[in-house]
Amino acid sequence: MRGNDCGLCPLRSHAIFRTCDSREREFISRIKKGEIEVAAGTQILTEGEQSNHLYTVLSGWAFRHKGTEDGGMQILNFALPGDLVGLQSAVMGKMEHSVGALTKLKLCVFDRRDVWEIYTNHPTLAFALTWFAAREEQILDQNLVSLGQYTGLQKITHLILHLFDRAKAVGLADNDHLQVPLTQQHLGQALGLTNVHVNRLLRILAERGLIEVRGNSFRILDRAAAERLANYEEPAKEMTRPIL
Amino acid sequence: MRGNDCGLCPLRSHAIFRTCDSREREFISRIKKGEIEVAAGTQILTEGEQSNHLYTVLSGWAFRHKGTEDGGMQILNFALPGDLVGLQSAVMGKMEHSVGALTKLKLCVFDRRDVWEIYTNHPTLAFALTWFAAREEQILDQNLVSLGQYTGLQKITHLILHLFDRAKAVGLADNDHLQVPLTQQHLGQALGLTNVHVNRLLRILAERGLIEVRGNSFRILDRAAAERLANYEEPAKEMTRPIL
DNA sequence: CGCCGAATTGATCTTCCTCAACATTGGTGG
DNA sequence: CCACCAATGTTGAGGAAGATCAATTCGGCG
Repeated sequence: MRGNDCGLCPLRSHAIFRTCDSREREFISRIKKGEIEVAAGTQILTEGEQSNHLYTVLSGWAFRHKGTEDGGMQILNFALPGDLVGLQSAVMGKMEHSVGALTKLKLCVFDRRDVWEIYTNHPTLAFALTWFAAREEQILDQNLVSLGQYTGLQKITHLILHLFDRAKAVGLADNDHLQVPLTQQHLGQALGLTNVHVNRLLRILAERGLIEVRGNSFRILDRAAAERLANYEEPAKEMTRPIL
Repeated sequence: MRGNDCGLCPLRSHAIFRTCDSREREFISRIKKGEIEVAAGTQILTEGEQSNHLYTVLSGWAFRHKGTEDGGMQILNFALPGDLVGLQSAVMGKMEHSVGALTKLKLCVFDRRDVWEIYTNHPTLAFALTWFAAREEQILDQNLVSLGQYTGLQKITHLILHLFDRAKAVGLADNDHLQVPLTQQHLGQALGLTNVHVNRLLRILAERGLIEVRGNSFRILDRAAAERLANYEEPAKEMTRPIL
């Protein structure tokens, strides 16, 4: 486990993340409980439980999900480096969803009981917490449009472009290629489609020369056509975003 | 337009809303820009625009939605008395969704530029803003599960129970009956179903003696069976919730 | 080599959509 | 008060997207 000096945090070197002054960095370092590393497949947070921790993803991919009675599950969203998970339970008391590790994960650990001090002493960070929640809401809104209004082909294309852009923003994708730790089953669980159908749709996307998925990698073959198909627009480059 | 003394706000007399101390109430009264009333059908906030206002719904029903290329729209969520709309744009800068009035609406108006002062001087209220965002996220999560995993019958049942419970929490529903300003088309747009299909599903629900929808009113005929069908659980009674 | 999870393919079935007609309702102006 | 109109709701027939069930096949990996 490394030291707690957030000034050394490799994430903060990314231009996309907002720099914060020494007072804030010192405060974060103080309330940071350490770093942990968990294996792929680990359940970090569990629906129904009350977690005392929240985490910033330092490296790796995680996913938020909810189970259904019949053993199925819906993937709600993904978490990439820089994203914060567990805020909902810190604010509302109980987890209404689970968070799992898609890959080996490095996490920065915070304690729920320190959240209040953020609000009393660090308005900029408090605002950042609201920002995180609002951003999650935006993504969920878009997902809802996708699940409610799009065809299967559009849903898959939309999800892939979305993940691609988020990954690229934190330096995980090059121009048209991305390593993603997702199975076709995962795509299906995120989109409300069966793995069988996902497989057939991916074939169509490849045949049409839009996107190629092989094993654990996406390749965007014709970005413009894909965007048109999925009614997707590349998000404006964020100025900077907060990080905890 | 009434005066700005939030101590007189009829909403705050509901037991469900958290009381706040005089300092906070005075502050809210100060940043409150007044009350407005808009007719049913009015678009309060519009996708793509940058709004300078956020609103607390004092009375009436509103809905958040996003349009699609082909003229369709997805309803993302509804807003009832006590709910806050426009927070996303206050935090992120631009509206990524629209908000419309389902009924005549009374709104309490706030200015986006006063939000920062909430964070610097009123940690309790700042926390409340994060709470609002986190609660919206919870609802969206549940909606995603519904759209992704449930059958049409389950989706409709789930939505009706959800709306019923939210309305009841603010005193708008009696034991099994609720006046709702929704057309079958609205239900379809919230669930990603056509109005034709919604109509048929509602018929089935009535035939099975679960829920009866006539004109603008829902009647829950067999709550237990409906909950079982939709995999829905009545939310624990909230202690109190914030209000702005 | 052999095993296991994931991917792939085919055949069939269900849910929901589309298109189209018609009925009902509530509101508005004569 | 009635006649008309537009919006909403209702019903039918046929089609398409996606689910289900069931085999294979592929790709690492011990």
